[in-house]
Amino acid sequence: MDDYSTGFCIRASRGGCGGGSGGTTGTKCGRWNPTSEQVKVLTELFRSGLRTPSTDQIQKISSQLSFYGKIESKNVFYWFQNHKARERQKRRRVLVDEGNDIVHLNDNTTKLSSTKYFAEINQVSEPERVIETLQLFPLNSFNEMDSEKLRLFRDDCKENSKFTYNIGTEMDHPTLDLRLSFI
Amino acid sequence: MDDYSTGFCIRASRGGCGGGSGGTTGTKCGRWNPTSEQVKVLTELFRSGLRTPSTDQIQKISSQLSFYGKIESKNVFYWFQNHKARERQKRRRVLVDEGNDIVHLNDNTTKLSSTKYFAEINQVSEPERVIETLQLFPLNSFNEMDSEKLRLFRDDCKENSKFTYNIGTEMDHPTLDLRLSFI
DNA sequence: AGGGTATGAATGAACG
DNA sequence: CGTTCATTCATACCCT
Repeated sequence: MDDYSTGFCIRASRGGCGGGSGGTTGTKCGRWNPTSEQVKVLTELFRSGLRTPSTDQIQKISSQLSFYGKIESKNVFYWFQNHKARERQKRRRVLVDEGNDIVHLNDNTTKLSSTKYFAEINQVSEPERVIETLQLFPLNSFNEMDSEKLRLFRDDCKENSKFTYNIGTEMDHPTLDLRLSFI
Repeated sequence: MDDYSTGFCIRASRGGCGGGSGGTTGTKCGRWNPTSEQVKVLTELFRSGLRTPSTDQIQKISSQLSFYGKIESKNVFYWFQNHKARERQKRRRVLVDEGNDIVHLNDNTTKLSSTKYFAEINQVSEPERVIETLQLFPLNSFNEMDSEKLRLFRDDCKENSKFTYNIGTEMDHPTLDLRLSFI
């Protein structure tokens, strides 16, 4: 019952803790459902500095992880793609949010009400250390570091003036121009 | 961890129920709970045609809405993602429900079919007119190594499968040397 | 008191 | 690589 020819079927691992909400978690089998061990290993690899594994690396990782459950090379490939992209996205967003904090306590209610955000932002500093234990393979897959850093600096400080926040001037009611002038 | 949250705690979801631990009591800190004003503005924006705000737009919206309460960029991002997805989902369900007139498989171009619903759910037929006041992203190119790799993996997954994997690497037990010796 | 629903959040897969 | 789509998990809220 668990297994179909297509593989990928049913694994109750994920919902387990939360009460499985509908216990029959498996239901649609279509996409890879990584086991916690697989995620753990992948995360560890990522944390060790691996960001864009080469084809060979992907194959080997996939091979190893297949011990824990069904997995294909493309899953590993996608996992790294997504993880990398989302970490960046997260970092970008957090940075901006952090900047926005200062903006909106400009008025007389100087409250500094948003200091709470700063508590967990320490994660944004990516440990860019690249593993050097990876001696068996050409290291050129890590060249992307440079372009990455450059792109991060591409940070536009454009501050278009076509929209004007009048936040600072009058915050008692935010004006909220629903005519979308601010976007 | 790769937890997205910056202002909220909590985790304990899919992969690791082990690490979830306490705090699952969402009551105090958990997920973003938008105020009615925030929802109102977001809905208005959506109704005005905004479906996929750019990063800049997300930031600006978030900044504006922060007047009404705690909010982060990612909340705005998720809100639009979910709202759009669920609108589509709903429409698709309705179509399947009584969409006997057209049996075609391509459902994402539903705009020409099922004109009957326009009257009832005028929202779903909302034109895509978005106030485009900012379009300033130069498109940058990058290597198409990724898609190439992916193609490789697609081939790989249907061809060799399980056999090729454990040839070079002993698979008796995974060894799982997190010191990355195996990659 | 619990079950159903709406919805925030996450992530695998894929596109451009 | 950034962005988008589809699906699922988790939870707040409401209903009976």
